[in-house]
Amino acid sequence: MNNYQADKCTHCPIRSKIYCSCLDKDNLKDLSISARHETFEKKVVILSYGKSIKSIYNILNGIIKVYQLNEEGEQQIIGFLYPGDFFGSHEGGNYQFFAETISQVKLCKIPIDKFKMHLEKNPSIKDRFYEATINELSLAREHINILTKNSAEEKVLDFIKMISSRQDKMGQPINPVHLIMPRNDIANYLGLRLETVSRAFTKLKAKELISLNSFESIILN
Amino acid sequence: MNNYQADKCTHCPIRSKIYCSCLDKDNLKDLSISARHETFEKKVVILSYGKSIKSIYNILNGIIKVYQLNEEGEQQIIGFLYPGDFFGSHEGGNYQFFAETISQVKLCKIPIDKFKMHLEKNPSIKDRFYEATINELSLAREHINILTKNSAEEKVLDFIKMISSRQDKMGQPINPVHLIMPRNDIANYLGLRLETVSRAFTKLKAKELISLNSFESIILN
DNA sequence: CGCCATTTTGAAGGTTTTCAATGTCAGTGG
DNA sequence: CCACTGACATTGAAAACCTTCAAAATGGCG
Repeated sequence: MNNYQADKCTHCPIRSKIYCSCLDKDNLKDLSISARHETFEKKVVILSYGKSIKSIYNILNGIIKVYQLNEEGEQQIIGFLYPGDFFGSHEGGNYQFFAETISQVKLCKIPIDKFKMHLEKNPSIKDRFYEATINELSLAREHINILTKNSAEEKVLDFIKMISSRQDKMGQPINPVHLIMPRNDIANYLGLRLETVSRAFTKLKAKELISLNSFESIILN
Repeated sequence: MNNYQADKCTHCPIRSKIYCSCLDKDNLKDLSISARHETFEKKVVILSYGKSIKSIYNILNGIIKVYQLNEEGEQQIIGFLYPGDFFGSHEGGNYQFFAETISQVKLCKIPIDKFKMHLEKNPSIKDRFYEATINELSLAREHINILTKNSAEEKVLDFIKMISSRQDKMGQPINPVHLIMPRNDIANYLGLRLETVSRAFTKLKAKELISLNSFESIILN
């Protein structure tokens, strides 16, 4: 667990597909020296809209919510990040959203200077970030699809399926689905009230479409 | 109105900011020869999800809706395109959505080969497309913000404001707001029924937040 | 003028929200 | 060790809102 070992990136369990996996041996060693592992408690705001970008991040474990503020200053959650997810960059020098821990979170923090240096040496990294943005766009559209579903039950079920298929993409089992975030955050993401989400869970359980054990929900059918 | 005149791109009234404006005089002349102006009637599907990308398009006039199909095969509108908007490309060789005319539409159609040729000669075009994707992402998030508003009235008002501020960005007056698309399309975009949208318009008019003259709606206050 | 597509309006029914109360669980201190 | 506390989740009941189905009104176009 030594954060400063010179080859921690080589043995990294998550190894960002859009960045670190683009680097060769030497650059990876170089990154190992400047990348820092940091641990945050739950409910900590890691980065804020408008602040200048100083670092980019990979999630080692724990979960994070990403949100923006609407005109009324209310929080609108636009996504949840899980281990293996990358965040922090989007051109322009300033963060475009807020990121806040939901659970305790361990991050790999990469200084922006080092990142830019690698970008210059290896322009293909830029292409990977372009692809990552396109992927974010398709996630946003999936979100839009869920938001236009007409019943709360459908929205909640789709939400569980979305998290499940994400676990799948990350090479983890489809079941049980680890939701972790509080009902209120799910409600916010789905454009509903927390009571409605709670009732939807109860109905889905009654219909045996899901079964619940505390903070894991298993999709049946 | 000669579509084949060799300098039509030089005098183009919209001149795509993300593409054509990146080209120098010679390349613009070159583009003039291969770019074609085409007119489509209303309710014509111009491009479909999954089909291979053969051209990219700029809208000269008229409006277009962009949609995807959800799991049930229903149409979900994810945006409306106005004159000056660009569409058609997003890496991967295949279109990622459907585009259908709402009104009669005049397009500038650029063959993908010509586009790729310019891309090779002028790599900065790629950066502009990256920026355009980031812009699309922020539009999608604006859409999400509207969808999570809790009343139909708010959604409709926000929708009108969105179109208005887009007119502003395109250098046109904020009022009157040109909606053009049918209630049903607005309803689809907002996750509502067309009757609900119609009632919301009536209420907003009663509250004097807007005033209506057929297909133009003027925002007051 | 009359047709067709679209929009508006009405009324009933269903869903979500709101407000309030109760239930659950983990952590803390007596 | 157990009661207490605070955070979160569930449930209930009434009110508000949206949807559904149906009918009437509007507007463009032949």
